[in-house]
Amino acid sequence: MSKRKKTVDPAVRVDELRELIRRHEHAYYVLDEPEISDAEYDALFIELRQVEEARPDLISPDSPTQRVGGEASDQFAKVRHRSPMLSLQNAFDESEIRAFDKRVRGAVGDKVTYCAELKIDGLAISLTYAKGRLQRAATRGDGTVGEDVTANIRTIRSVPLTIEPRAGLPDVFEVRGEVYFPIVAFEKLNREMEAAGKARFVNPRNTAAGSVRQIDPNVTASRDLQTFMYMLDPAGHTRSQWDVLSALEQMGFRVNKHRRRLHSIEEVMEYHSEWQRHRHDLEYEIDGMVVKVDDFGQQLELGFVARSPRWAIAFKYAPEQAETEVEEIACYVGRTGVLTPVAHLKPVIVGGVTVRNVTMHNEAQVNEKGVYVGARVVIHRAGDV
DNA sequence: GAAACCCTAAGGCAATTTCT
DNA sequence: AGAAATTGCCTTAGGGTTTC
Repeated sequence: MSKRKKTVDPAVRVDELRELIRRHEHAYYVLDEPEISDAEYDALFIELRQVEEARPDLISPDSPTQRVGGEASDQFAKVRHRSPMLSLQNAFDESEIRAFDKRVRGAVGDKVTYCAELKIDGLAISLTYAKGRLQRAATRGDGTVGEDVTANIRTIRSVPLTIEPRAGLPDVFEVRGEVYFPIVAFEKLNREMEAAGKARFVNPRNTAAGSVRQIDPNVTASRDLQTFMYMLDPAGHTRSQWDVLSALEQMGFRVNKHRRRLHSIEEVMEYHSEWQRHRHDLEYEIDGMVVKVDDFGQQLELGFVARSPRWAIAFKYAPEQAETEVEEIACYVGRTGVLTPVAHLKPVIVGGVTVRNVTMHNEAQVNEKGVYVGARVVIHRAGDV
Protein backbone atom coordinates (compact mmCIF):
# COMPACT_ATOMS: atom_id res chain seq x y z
CA MET A 1 0.00 0.00 0.00
CA SER A 2 1.44 3.30 -1.03
CA LYS A 3 -0.33 5.06 1.77
CA ARG A 4 1.30 2.84 4.33
CA LYS A 5 4.68 3.29 2.74
CA LYS A 6 4.55 7.04 3.08
CA THR A 7 3.64 6.99 6.72
CA VAL A 8 5.87 4.14 7.72
CA ASP A 9 7.82 4.68 10.89
CA PRO A 10 11.55 3.98 10.42
CA ALA A 11 11.60 2.02 13.66
CA VAL A 12 8.91 -0.27 12.32
CA ARG A 13 10.50 -0.56 8.90
CA VAL A 14 13.84 -1.50 10.44
CA ASP A 15 12.20 -4.37 12.27
CA GLU A 16 10.43 -5.52 9.12
CA LEU A 17 13.62 -5.42 7.09
CA ARG A 18 15.61 -7.31 9.69
CA GLU A 19 12.97 -9.96 9.90
CA LEU A 20 12.89 -10.33 6.12
CA ILE A 21 16.65 -10.41 5.78
CA ARG A 22 17.01 -12.98 8.55
CA ARG A 23 14.43 -15.15 6.86
CA HIS A 24 16.21 -14.97 3.55
CA GLU A 25 19.63 -15.51 5.06
CA HIS A 26 18.22 -18.59 6.74
CA ALA A 27 16.72 -19.81 3.47
CA TYR A 28 19.92 -19.18 1.54
CA TYR A 29 22.70 -20.05 3.94
CA VAL A 30 21.07 -22.60 6.23
CA LEU A 31 18.54 -24.37 4.05
CA ASP A 32 20.28 -23.80 0.70
CA GLU A 33 16.87 -22.93 -0.71
CA PRO A 34 16.79 -19.25 -1.63
CA GLU A 35 13.34 -17.74 -1.91
CA ILE A 36 14.34 -14.53 -3.69
CA SER A 37 17.05 -13.47 -6.09
CA ASP A 38 20.37 -12.09 -4.95
CA ALA A 39 19.37 -8.70 -6.34
CA GLU A 40 16.18 -8.64 -4.31
CA TYR A 41 18.09 -9.63 -1.22
CA ASP A 42 20.68 -6.92 -1.86
CA ALA A 43 17.92 -4.35 -2.23
CA LEU A 44 16.55 -5.24 1.20
CA PHE A 45 20.00 -5.08 2.69
CA ILE A 46 20.78 -1.71 1.14
CA GLU A 47 17.48 -0.29 2.32
CA LEU A 48 18.16 -1.44 5.86
CA ARG A 49 21.61 0.08 5.77
CA GLN A 50 20.18 3.37 4.53
CA VAL A 51 17.55 3.52 7.24
CA GLU A 52 20.18 2.74 9.86
CA GLU A 53 22.48 5.42 8.50
CA ALA A 54 19.70 7.94 8.76
CA ARG A 55 18.76 6.77 12.22
CA PRO A 56 21.90 5.42 13.97
CA ASP A 57 19.92 5.20 17.17
CA LEU A 58 18.02 2.28 15.65
CA ILE A 59 21.12 0.17 15.07
CA SER A 60 21.27 -2.90 17.28
CA PRO A 61 24.16 -5.36 17.56
CA ASP A 62 22.07 -8.22 16.22
CA SER A 63 21.10 -6.39 13.05
CA PRO A 64 22.11 -8.28 9.88
CA THR A 65 24.20 -5.23 8.94
CA GLN A 66 26.31 -5.70 12.04
CA ARG A 67 27.83 -9.07 11.26
CA VAL A 68 31.13 -7.50 10.34
CA GLY A 69 32.50 -4.81 12.52
CA GLY A 70 32.08 -3.99 16.12
CA GLU A 71 35.23 -3.66 18.09
CA ALA A 72 38.34 -4.82 16.27
CA SER A 73 39.60 -7.27 18.85
CA ASP A 74 43.36 -6.98 18.82
CA GLN A 75 44.00 -10.34 20.39
CA PHE A 76 42.01 -13.50 20.89
CA ALA A 77 41.05 -13.63 24.54
CA LYS A 78 41.16 -16.98 26.27
CA VAL A 79 37.83 -18.37 27.30
CA ARG A 80 37.12 -21.29 29.55
CA HIS A 81 34.48 -23.66 28.22
CA ARG A 82 31.43 -24.28 30.38
CA SER A 83 32.13 -27.94 29.97
CA PRO A 84 35.21 -29.39 28.30
CA MET A 85 35.11 -29.93 24.57
CA LEU A 86 36.02 -33.57 24.44
CA SER A 87 37.53 -35.56 21.68
CA LEU A 88 36.24 -38.85 20.41
CA GLN A 89 37.65 -42.28 20.49
CA ASN A 90 38.62 -43.35 16.98
CA ALA A 91 37.92 -46.55 15.10
CA PHE A 92 39.48 -47.41 11.77
CA ASP A 93 37.95 -50.75 10.95
CA GLU A 94 35.00 -53.00 11.50
CA SER A 95 36.49 -54.88 14.41
CA GLU A 96 36.96 -51.69 16.41
CA ILE A 97 33.38 -50.65 15.73
CA ARG A 98 32.12 -54.06 16.78
CA ALA A 99 34.16 -53.82 19.96
CA PHE A 100 32.53 -50.46 20.63
CA ASP A 101 29.07 -51.92 20.06
CA LYS A 102 29.90 -54.80 22.34
CA ARG A 103 31.03 -52.49 25.12
CA VAL A 104 27.92 -50.37 24.73
CA ARG A 105 25.52 -53.29 24.81
CA GLY A 106 27.42 -54.83 27.66
CA ALA A 107 26.70 -51.70 29.66
CA VAL A 108 23.16 -50.73 28.67
CA GLY A 109 21.69 -53.87 27.14
CA ASP A 110 20.78 -54.81 23.60
CA LYS A 111 18.14 -52.19 22.98
CA VAL A 112 20.45 -49.57 21.54
CA THR A 113 19.76 -47.06 18.82
CA TYR A 114 22.65 -45.21 17.28
CA CYS A 115 22.62 -41.76 15.81
CA ALA A 116 25.09 -41.56 12.94
CA GLU A 117 26.41 -38.29 11.55
CA LEU A 118 29.04 -37.43 8.99
CA LYS A 119 32.29 -36.27 10.52
CA ILE A 120 33.01 -32.95 8.88
CA ASP A 121 36.65 -32.12 8.37
CA GLY A 122 36.74 -28.63 9.83
CA LEU A 123 37.30 -27.14 13.25
CA ALA A 124 35.11 -27.37 16.30
CA ILE A 125 33.36 -24.25 17.51
CA SER A 126 31.33 -23.36 20.56
CA LEU A 127 28.58 -20.72 20.44
CA THR A 128 27.11 -19.23 23.59
CA TYR A 129 23.74 -17.51 23.42
CA ALA A 130 22.41 -15.30 26.18
CA LYS A 131 18.91 -13.89 26.20
CA GLY A 132 18.46 -14.90 22.60
CA ARG A 133 21.60 -13.28 21.28
CA LEU A 134 24.89 -14.71 20.15
CA GLN A 135 27.16 -13.71 22.97
CA ARG A 136 30.38 -15.54 22.29
CA ALA A 137 32.04 -17.94 19.91
CA ALA A 138 35.13 -19.87 20.92
CA THR A 139 37.52 -22.35 19.36
CA ARG A 140 38.16 -25.68 20.98
CA GLY A 141 41.69 -24.89 22.07
CA ASP A 142 42.97 -27.61 24.34
CA GLY A 143 39.41 -28.63 25.14
CA THR A 144 39.26 -26.66 28.38
CA VAL A 145 40.32 -23.20 27.29
CA GLY A 146 39.75 -21.89 23.80
CA GLU A 147 40.01 -18.57 22.02
CA ASP A 148 37.32 -15.95 21.67
CA VAL A 149 36.63 -15.66 17.94
CA THR A 150 33.21 -14.06 18.22
CA ALA A 151 33.90 -11.20 15.81
CA ASN A 152 34.90 -13.68 13.12
CA ILE A 153 32.17 -16.23 13.65
CA ARG A 154 29.54 -13.50 13.51
CA THR A 155 30.43 -13.01 9.87
CA ILE A 156 29.31 -16.53 8.97
CA ARG A 157 25.80 -16.07 7.67
CA SER A 158 24.49 -19.50 8.70
CA VAL A 159 25.20 -18.60 12.33
CA PRO A 160 22.08 -16.93 13.75
CA LEU A 161 22.77 -13.74 15.65
CA THR A 162 19.43 -14.08 17.39
CA ILE A 163 17.37 -17.06 18.52
CA GLU A 164 13.71 -17.08 19.38
CA PRO A 165 12.96 -18.16 22.96
CA ARG A 166 12.21 -21.83 23.18
CA ALA A 167 10.43 -23.88 25.79
CA GLY A 168 12.80 -25.76 28.05
CA LEU A 169 15.81 -23.64 27.22
CA PRO A 170 17.32 -21.30 29.81
CA ASP A 171 18.53 -17.77 29.13
CA VAL A 172 22.03 -18.98 28.52
CA PHE A 173 22.76 -22.01 26.43
CA GLU A 174 25.56 -23.32 24.28
CA VAL A 175 25.61 -24.83 20.82
CA ARG A 176 28.57 -26.66 19.38
CA GLY A 177 29.40 -27.73 15.90
CA GLU A 178 31.89 -27.54 13.10
CA VAL A 179 33.07 -24.69 10.90
CA TYR A 180 34.31 -25.76 7.51
CA PHE A 181 35.32 -24.46 4.11
CA PRO A 182 33.04 -25.68 1.30
CA ILE A 183 35.11 -27.17 -1.50
CA VAL A 184 33.61 -24.92 -4.17
CA ALA A 185 34.33 -21.83 -2.08
CA PHE A 186 37.85 -23.10 -1.43
CA GLU A 187 38.53 -23.52 -5.12
CA LYS A 188 37.07 -20.11 -5.85
CA LEU A 189 39.31 -18.56 -3.22
CA ASN A 190 42.35 -20.24 -4.74
CA ARG A 191 41.45 -18.97 -8.19
CA GLU A 192 41.28 -15.49 -6.71
CA MET A 193 44.62 -15.97 -4.97
CA GLU A 194 46.21 -17.10 -8.20
CA ALA A 195 44.69 -14.21 -10.12
CA ALA A 196 46.21 -11.90 -7.53
CA GLY A 197 49.54 -13.63 -7.94
CA LYS A 198 49.47 -15.06 -4.44
CA ALA A 199 50.13 -18.54 -3.18
CA ARG A 200 47.32 -21.07 -3.14
CA PHE A 201 45.94 -22.45 0.09
CA VAL A 202 46.77 -26.08 0.58
CA ASN A 203 43.57 -27.61 1.88
CA PRO A 204 40.10 -26.57 3.05
CA ARG A 205 40.49 -27.58 6.68
CA ASN A 206 43.60 -25.55 7.43
CA THR A 207 42.25 -22.64 5.46
CA ALA A 208 39.08 -22.73 7.54
CA ALA A 209 41.14 -22.78 10.73
CA GLY A 210 43.22 -19.88 9.47
CA SER A 211 40.16 -17.91 8.40
CA VAL A 212 38.60 -18.22 11.83
CA ARG A 213 41.75 -16.84 13.42
CA GLN A 214 42.01 -13.73 11.32
CA ILE A 215 42.66 -10.50 13.18
CA ASP A 216 40.50 -8.60 10.72
CA PRO A 217 36.90 -9.88 10.60
CA ASN A 218 36.55 -8.41 7.12
CA VAL A 219 38.88 -11.08 5.85
CA THR A 220 36.84 -13.79 7.55
CA ALA A 221 33.66 -12.30 6.13
CA SER A 222 35.05 -12.67 2.61
CA ARG A 223 35.79 -16.37 3.06
CA ASP A 224 32.37 -18.05 2.63
CA LEU A 225 32.73 -20.33 5.63
CA GLN A 226 29.94 -22.71 6.53
CA THR A 227 28.75 -24.52 9.63
CA PHE A 228 27.02 -27.62 10.89
CA MET A 229 25.86 -27.69 14.49
CA TYR A 230 25.38 -30.88 16.47
CA MET A 231 25.30 -30.22 20.19
CA LEU A 232 23.01 -28.30 22.54
CA ASP A 233 23.74 -27.73 26.20
CA PRO A 234 21.64 -27.81 28.26
CA ALA A 235 19.64 -30.10 26.06
CA GLY A 236 16.26 -28.66 27.02
CA HIS A 237 13.37 -30.98 26.39
CA THR A 238 15.29 -33.26 24.11
CA ARG A 239 15.82 -36.88 25.05
CA SER A 240 18.24 -38.01 22.41
CA GLN A 241 20.93 -36.87 20.01
CA TRP A 242 18.42 -37.21 17.20
CA ASP A 243 16.06 -34.82 18.98
CA VAL A 244 18.87 -32.35 19.52
CA LEU A 245 19.62 -32.23 15.82
CA SER A 246 15.95 -31.62 15.05
CA ALA A 247 15.75 -28.95 17.74
CA LEU A 248 18.84 -27.18 16.45
CA GLU A 249 17.35 -27.21 12.99
CA GLN A 250 14.13 -25.68 14.26
CA MET A 251 16.06 -23.04 16.14
CA GLY A 252 17.57 -21.94 12.84
CA PHE A 253 20.98 -23.56 12.94
CA ARG A 254 22.44 -25.38 10.00
CA VAL A 255 22.35 -29.11 10.64
CA ASN A 256 23.69 -31.79 8.37
CA LYS A 257 20.89 -33.62 6.64
CA HIS A 258 22.68 -36.91 6.17
CA ARG A 259 22.10 -37.99 9.74
CA ARG A 260 20.55 -41.37 10.38
CA ARG A 261 19.08 -43.32 13.21
CA LEU A 262 20.39 -46.84 13.05
CA HIS A 263 19.28 -49.89 14.97
CA SER A 264 22.17 -52.26 14.69
CA ILE A 265 25.87 -52.27 14.15
CA GLU A 266 25.26 -53.84 10.75
CA GLU A 267 23.34 -50.73 9.72
CA VAL A 268 26.20 -48.62 11.01
CA MET A 269 28.59 -50.56 8.79
CA GLU A 270 26.33 -50.05 5.80
CA TYR A 271 26.02 -46.34 6.43
CA HIS A 272 29.77 -46.11 6.71
CA SER A 273 30.53 -47.90 3.48
CA GLU A 274 27.76 -46.03 1.68
CA TRP A 275 29.46 -42.74 2.49
CA GLN A 276 32.87 -44.12 1.82
CA ARG A 277 31.67 -44.54 -1.76
CA HIS A 278 29.92 -41.18 -1.96
CA ARG A 279 32.09 -38.95 0.17
CA HIS A 280 33.52 -37.17 -2.84
CA ASP A 281 30.04 -36.23 -4.06
CA LEU A 282 29.67 -33.97 -1.04
CA GLU A 283 30.39 -30.28 -1.15
CA TYR A 284 32.63 -30.57 1.90
CA GLU A 285 35.27 -32.95 3.13
CA ILE A 286 34.53 -35.64 5.67
CA ASP A 287 36.99 -37.90 7.38
CA GLY A 288 34.55 -40.46 8.64
CA MET A 289 31.38 -40.61 10.63
CA VAL A 290 30.42 -40.14 14.23
CA VAL A 291 28.33 -42.82 15.91
CA LYS A 292 26.57 -41.90 19.13
CA VAL A 293 24.31 -43.86 21.41
CA ASP A 294 21.13 -41.94 20.68
CA ASP A 295 19.29 -42.07 24.00
CA PHE A 296 20.47 -39.62 26.66
CA GLY A 297 19.54 -41.98 29.47
CA GLN A 298 21.85 -44.59 28.04
CA GLN A 299 24.54 -42.00 27.43
CA LEU A 300 24.38 -41.13 31.10
CA GLU A 301 24.75 -44.78 32.08
CA LEU A 302 27.79 -45.14 29.86
CA GLY A 303 29.46 -41.98 31.11
CA PHE A 304 32.89 -40.70 30.25
CA VAL A 305 36.45 -41.80 30.28
CA ALA A 306 38.69 -38.79 30.88
CA ARG A 307 38.86 -37.17 27.50
CA SER A 308 36.08 -38.88 25.59
CA PRO A 309 32.57 -40.18 26.09
CA ARG A 310 32.00 -43.90 26.23
CA TRP A 311 28.83 -43.50 24.20
CA ALA A 312 30.37 -42.17 21.02
CA ILE A 313 33.05 -43.12 18.56
CA ALA A 314 34.49 -41.65 15.39
CA PHE A 315 34.47 -44.21 12.62
CA LYS A 316 37.15 -42.93 10.30
CA TYR A 317 37.82 -43.75 6.72
CA ALA A 318 40.95 -45.64 5.94
CA PRO A 319 43.72 -43.11 5.75
CA GLU A 320 45.03 -42.26 2.38
CA GLN A 321 48.31 -43.99 1.70
CA ALA A 322 51.29 -43.19 -0.41
CA GLU A 323 54.71 -44.59 -1.00
CA THR A 324 57.95 -42.77 -1.36
CA GLU A 325 61.62 -43.32 -0.75
CA VAL A 326 63.57 -42.72 2.38
CA GLU A 327 66.52 -40.48 1.64
CA GLU A 328 68.11 -40.54 5.03
CA ILE A 329 67.40 -41.32 8.63
CA ALA A 330 68.35 -38.92 11.36
CA CYS A 331 68.12 -39.11 15.11
CA TYR A 332 66.96 -36.22 17.22
CA VAL A 333 67.35 -35.78 20.95
CA GLY A 334 64.26 -34.61 22.76
CA ARG A 335 64.15 -32.27 25.73
CA THR A 336 64.24 -35.17 28.13
CA GLY A 337 66.91 -37.02 26.26
CA VAL A 338 64.54 -39.21 24.30
CA LEU A 339 65.92 -40.29 20.96
CA THR A 340 63.60 -39.98 18.01
CA PRO A 341 64.49 -41.45 14.65
CA VAL A 342 63.15 -39.36 11.79
CA ALA A 343 63.11 -40.40 8.17
CA HIS A 344 63.65 -37.72 5.58
CA LEU A 345 61.67 -38.64 2.52
CA LYS A 346 61.34 -37.69 -1.05
CA PRO A 347 58.39 -35.31 -0.78
CA VAL A 348 55.10 -37.00 -1.50
CA ILE A 349 51.62 -35.51 -1.62
CA VAL A 350 49.09 -37.42 0.38
CA GLY A 351 45.79 -36.32 1.84
CA GLY A 352 46.29 -32.86 0.40
CA VAL A 353 49.55 -32.06 2.11
CA THR A 354 53.19 -32.62 1.30
CA VAL A 355 55.00 -34.99 3.60
CA ARG A 356 58.76 -34.76 3.92
CA ASN A 357 59.54 -36.13 7.35
CA VAL A 358 58.12 -38.93 9.41
CA THR A 359 59.06 -40.17 12.83
CA MET A 360 59.51 -43.87 12.90
CA HIS A 361 58.20 -44.99 16.23
CA ASN A 362 55.45 -47.06 14.72
CA GLU A 363 56.00 -48.03 11.15
CA ALA A 364 59.68 -48.53 11.66
CA GLN A 365 60.68 -52.10 11.43
CA VAL A 366 63.85 -53.16 13.05
CA ASN A 367 65.48 -56.51 12.64
CA GLU A 368 67.05 -58.53 15.43
CA LYS A 369 70.33 -56.70 15.06
CA GLY A 370 68.64 -53.35 15.59
CA VAL A 371 69.06 -52.33 12.00
CA TYR A 372 66.22 -50.64 10.21
CA VAL A 373 65.16 -52.94 7.41
CA GLY A 374 62.24 -51.20 5.73
CA ALA A 375 63.28 -49.64 2.46
CA ARG A 376 59.92 -47.91 2.31
CA VAL A 377 57.77 -46.48 5.04
CA VAL A 378 54.03 -46.56 4.69
CA ILE A 379 52.70 -43.20 5.73
CA HIS A 380 49.16 -42.38 6.58
CA ARG A 381 48.23 -38.79 6.02
CA ALA A 382 50.13 -35.79 7.19
CA GLY A 383 50.50 -35.71 10.91
CA ASP A 384 49.80 -39.37 11.08
CA VAL A 385 53.36 -40.23 11.71
C1' DG B 1 61.93 -16.43 9.42
C1' DA B 2 60.06 -17.22 13.99
C1' DA B 3 56.43 -17.89 17.07
C1' DA B 4 51.85 -19.17 18.23
C1' DC B 5 47.97 -21.72 17.12
C1' DC B 6 45.08 -25.65 14.83
C1' DC B 7 44.42 -30.69 14.24
C1' DT B 8 46.26 -35.31 14.41
C1' DA B 9 48.89 -39.51 15.79
C1' DA B 10 51.94 -42.63 18.37
C1' DG B 11 54.99 -44.19 22.19
C1' DG B 12 56.08 -44.89 27.15
C1' DC B 13 54.55 -46.05 31.34
C1' DA B 14 51.68 -46.42 35.36
C1' DA B 15 47.23 -47.33 37.13
C1' DT B 16 43.09 -49.72 36.74
C1' DT B 17 39.93 -53.03 35.11
C1' DT B 18 38.82 -57.41 33.18
C1' DC B 19 39.64 -62.07 32.13
C1' DT B 20 41.19 -66.79 33.06
C1' DA C 1 45.76 -64.51 42.39
C1' DG C 2 48.10 -63.52 38.37
C1' DA C 3 48.05 -62.26 33.64
C1' DA C 4 46.25 -59.57 30.02
C1' DA C 5 43.88 -55.77 28.25
C1' DT C 6 42.31 -51.17 28.70
C1' DT C 7 42.63 -46.54 30.19
C1' DG C 8 44.81 -42.21 31.41
C1' DC C 9 48.34 -38.89 31.15
C1' DC C 10 52.23 -36.81 29.22
C1' DT C 11 55.64 -36.18 25.64
C1' DT C 12 57.26 -35.69 21.00
C1' DA C 13 56.30 -34.62 16.49
C1' DG C 14 54.24 -33.77 11.66
C1' DG C 15 52.13 -30.24 8.34
C1' DG C 16 49.41 -25.98 7.87
C1' DT C 17 48.15 -20.89 8.53
C1' DT C 18 48.63 -16.27 10.25
C1' DT C 19 50.82 -12.37 12.37
C1' DC C 20 54.82 -9.86 13.67
